[in-house]
Amino acid sequence: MSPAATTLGHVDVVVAVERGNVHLVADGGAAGTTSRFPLEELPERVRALEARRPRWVWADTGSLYPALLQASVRVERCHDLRLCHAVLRHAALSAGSALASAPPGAWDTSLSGDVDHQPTLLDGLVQAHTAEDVVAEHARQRAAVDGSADPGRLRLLLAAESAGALIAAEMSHDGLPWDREVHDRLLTDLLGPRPRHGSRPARLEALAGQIRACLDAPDLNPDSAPELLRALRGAGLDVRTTRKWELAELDHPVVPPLLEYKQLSRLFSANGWAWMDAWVRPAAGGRGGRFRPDYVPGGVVTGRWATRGGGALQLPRQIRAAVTADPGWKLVVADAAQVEPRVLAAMSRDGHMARAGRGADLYQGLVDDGIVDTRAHAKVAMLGALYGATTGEAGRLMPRLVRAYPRATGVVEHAAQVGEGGGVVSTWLGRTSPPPAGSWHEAQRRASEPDADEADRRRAYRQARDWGRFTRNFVVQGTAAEWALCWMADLRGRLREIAGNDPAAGDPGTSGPAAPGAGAPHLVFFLHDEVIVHSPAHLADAVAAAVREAAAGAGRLLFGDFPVEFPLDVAVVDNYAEAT
DNA sequence: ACTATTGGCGCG
DNA sequence: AAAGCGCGCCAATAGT
Repeated sequence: MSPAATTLGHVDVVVAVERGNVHLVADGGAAGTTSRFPLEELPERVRALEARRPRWVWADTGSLYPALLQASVRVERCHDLRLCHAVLRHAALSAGSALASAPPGAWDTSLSGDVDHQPTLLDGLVQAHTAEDVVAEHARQRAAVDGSADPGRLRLLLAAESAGALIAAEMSHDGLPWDREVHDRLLTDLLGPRPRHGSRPARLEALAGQIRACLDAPDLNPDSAPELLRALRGAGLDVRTTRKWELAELDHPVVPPLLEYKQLSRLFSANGWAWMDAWVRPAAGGRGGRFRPDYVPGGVVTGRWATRGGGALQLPRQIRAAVTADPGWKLVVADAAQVEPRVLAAMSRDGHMARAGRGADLYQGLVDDGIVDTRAHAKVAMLGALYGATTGEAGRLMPRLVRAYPRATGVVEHAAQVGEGGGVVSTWLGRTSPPPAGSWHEAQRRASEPDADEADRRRAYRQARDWGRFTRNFVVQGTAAEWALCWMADLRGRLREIAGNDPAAGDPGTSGPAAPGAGAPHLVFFLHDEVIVHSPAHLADAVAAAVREAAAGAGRLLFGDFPVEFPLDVAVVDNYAEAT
């Protein structure tokens, strides 16, 4: 490896694209140097400088990094100004900053990504930011963090957010290994052969026929909720909706074919052949398919990722067998158990609840501690506490949870109260919830007027409670998202090390694995509390160990030596379906 | 003919 | 069971 003398240490290199030229400003421009060159040279320049391990500061990872990846250039670290601006703009910790009080500007517009075009260097031009803009925004962000109430937390949050942006772009680039033949076989087994364009598969057509016969409705389109509801009621069934759990209650011959129709019709329309054609492409090397969704880091208010196109966060279990490792490769599938209750225990410093989570199963821990009698009750009660359930089983079990874990339940209870009052709450690292809309305040104001009627008061009360449940969940879901980002970022670093130490993985050099397909393990999927790494078979065990170490590392990074554990289910498999 | 909303359901 | 959080996507329907 390179000796310290040849690294830039913690130097920032600012990248700005202006009218077809790239401006590089090292170290914020103060003592640093500026260089300017044509856009086409960017990949080679980055590759050369990356050997010195700088932190790349740029406007938007999603519009710049894909072009670097196309040129087989990867970077270790970055600072994504657009994502970080969004965090700092709303964070309570940086509320006093110039950044937070400035009027909305170009850094506040969320870029609408183009779903299906190959990234080019021209994408960098989409950002209407001059080099001066970029340098100035970087300075504003540094000032906001340095002057904040807790610079350490914000720095960690921004670093995690930025690392996530790199990972998202890399995962889209590398793709999730997808076997079209397996997918087609699954579909054909369940639905019959692929139908001609526009018609129903044989199995769905047969079920539709049965449904029509059972309901004596020869022209019924079972895809139409209003028609179906009318037909059901016409057959003497007292149903309010056509939802499957309501239908499942009925004792009528139409129920089995109807439920099967709904499930298969969903599979056909959401993840059928059309989906495969739209979203599964051949791998770069030519062998095997790749599913390339568009991940949107920070796309959810709580800090979770969203996706755009392909429905990557909703891959049904039915077709997960199509996620298949390449020959000679394995999938390392890791699932973190009960992350939300665990982060709640840690952020509230609730030692009792953390102790209940000492084993692999926190819910069983609640049973063993005598809080509730069954694991099912433990899960219902815990989710009820995180989501704000008031009725039913969860509501009945709540007092026991409150008695056993006053600190943990106190944190979510407090978050709910703040939300009901129209306030904002923050995650462990400082991401702050959005304030309620103007219409929310209007409803509250209306209800407090002397001439407000019962409907006004009920509406205001309901909206207040709704917002309280949102803020209650925000602190937990958002902190869990932070843990997951740190987990992935830590894992990414470990994977780069594993690749660097493996002769068979080629020479990744200091700029990391240029083409992971060539032999380096790489992240291919992320789903809130679950990751998949595609790894050469001989490295899979090392990867599995790295995934566990990364989980523990993320726990320490966020919560120091507070004794909270983040156990994982890890499986080394040939296809995703084998993992669960 | 177009876009926006709704009902429903997949995932965590 | 479907109450209680966060999403994206589809077909059908309502609105223009």
